[in-house]
Amino acid sequence: MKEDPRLIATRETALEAAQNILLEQGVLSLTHGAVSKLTGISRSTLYRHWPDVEALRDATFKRVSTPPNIAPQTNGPLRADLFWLLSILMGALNETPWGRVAPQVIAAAATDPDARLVITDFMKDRFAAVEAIFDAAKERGEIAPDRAVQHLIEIAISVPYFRKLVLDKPLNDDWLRAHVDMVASLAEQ
Amino acid sequence: MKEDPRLIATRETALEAAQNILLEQGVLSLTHGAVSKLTGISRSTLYRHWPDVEALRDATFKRVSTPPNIAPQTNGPLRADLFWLLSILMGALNETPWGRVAPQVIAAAATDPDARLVITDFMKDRFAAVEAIFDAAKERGEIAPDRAVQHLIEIAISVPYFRKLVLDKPLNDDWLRAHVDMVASLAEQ
DNA sequence: ATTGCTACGCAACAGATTGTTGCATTTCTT
DNA sequence: AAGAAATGCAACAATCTGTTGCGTAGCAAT
Repeated sequence: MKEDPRLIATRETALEAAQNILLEQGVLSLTHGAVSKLTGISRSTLYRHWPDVEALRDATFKRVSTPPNIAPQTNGPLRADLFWLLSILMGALNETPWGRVAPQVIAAAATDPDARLVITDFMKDRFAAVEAIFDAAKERGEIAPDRAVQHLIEIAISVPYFRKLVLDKPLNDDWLRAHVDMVASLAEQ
Repeated sequence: MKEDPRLIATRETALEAAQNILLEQGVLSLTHGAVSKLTGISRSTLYRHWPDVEALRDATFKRVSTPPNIAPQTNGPLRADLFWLLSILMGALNETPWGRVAPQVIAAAATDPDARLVITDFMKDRFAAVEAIFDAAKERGEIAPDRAVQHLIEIAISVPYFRKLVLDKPLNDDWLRAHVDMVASLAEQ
């Protein structure tokens, strides 16, 4: 009843290679053939694991995206919490493959529901983390309890991600501090 | 010395078809063969125009993106100008192919300098338009003349584009009004 | 350790696709 | 009307995707 260790081994090595291909050459080059060449795993085996390219792409997307499931720090003050969280998120974007793969998944999401789901899940997770921070700030009385925060959350998340993923501009601490300052000052109004 | 009308005709019909393919089936399906099937233009001719798939993709990207070169309305008040401009931009995103193609170009930009350039140009244009609006607001004395607006511009642009292109959420007038309100209130601080 | 099951690699295969080329035809320009 | 140039066609090699059958090797359970 246990899972055959060969299955696991093949899956792991294949997907890791797939991830690298995705990073270095883009979605268009992510094929069974390419993975086979890179790993030595035979094409037929790869096809048995993922019946077509779309399945292979989806599996790779999913593997790369796996949300760290951030448990945000909510001790306050608001600015500190936000800065901390966004630092983590942006750090992940800079230091893990996800930063370079995300645009590919976003593009795929236009025609591929599985890819869309990966993005949606990912973003939902981020939004929830920021929301938790705002909620905590409300509890502490830092911001008005009836302050509508949906839009603030959207700003907090969208701007840095857009800056990195679309504009391809750097995200250093100074910039991030200024950004957090904007969001917090809106919240405190 | 005049350009052969056949060249123009082929180029136009081909790229229009290419654009549709890009829209409906994604970058992966945008090939000389697909365009040929859709237009009746022979593959050899297409290859003479664009020597490989990358060239074809780039040409399609460029064609679809062509920035309308927005001349923003700067009569004031700030909120009205911003709302007007963003309405136009978001309308374009909803009603033209660009809204659905942009993610594909963004993804391609990761590995393709030409695609990167398309995005950069496009965004530069948008940033400039918003900047003009802020400058006019300064001249009218609506906001402090020494107010640093770079970050505000970034927020104004990033959030709606991110919402549409990445989150795939609707951009109606109510949402946009709330967004403009945020940005303007930051500017007025 | 033996038995049965299952994953793997190999090789061959069909079909589709990319990109190239030579030649005839058509259509522009001057 | 004549030369230049673009197109269409057809054939082509090379590659790629996806499938299949078969032999081998590794795993689990008794």
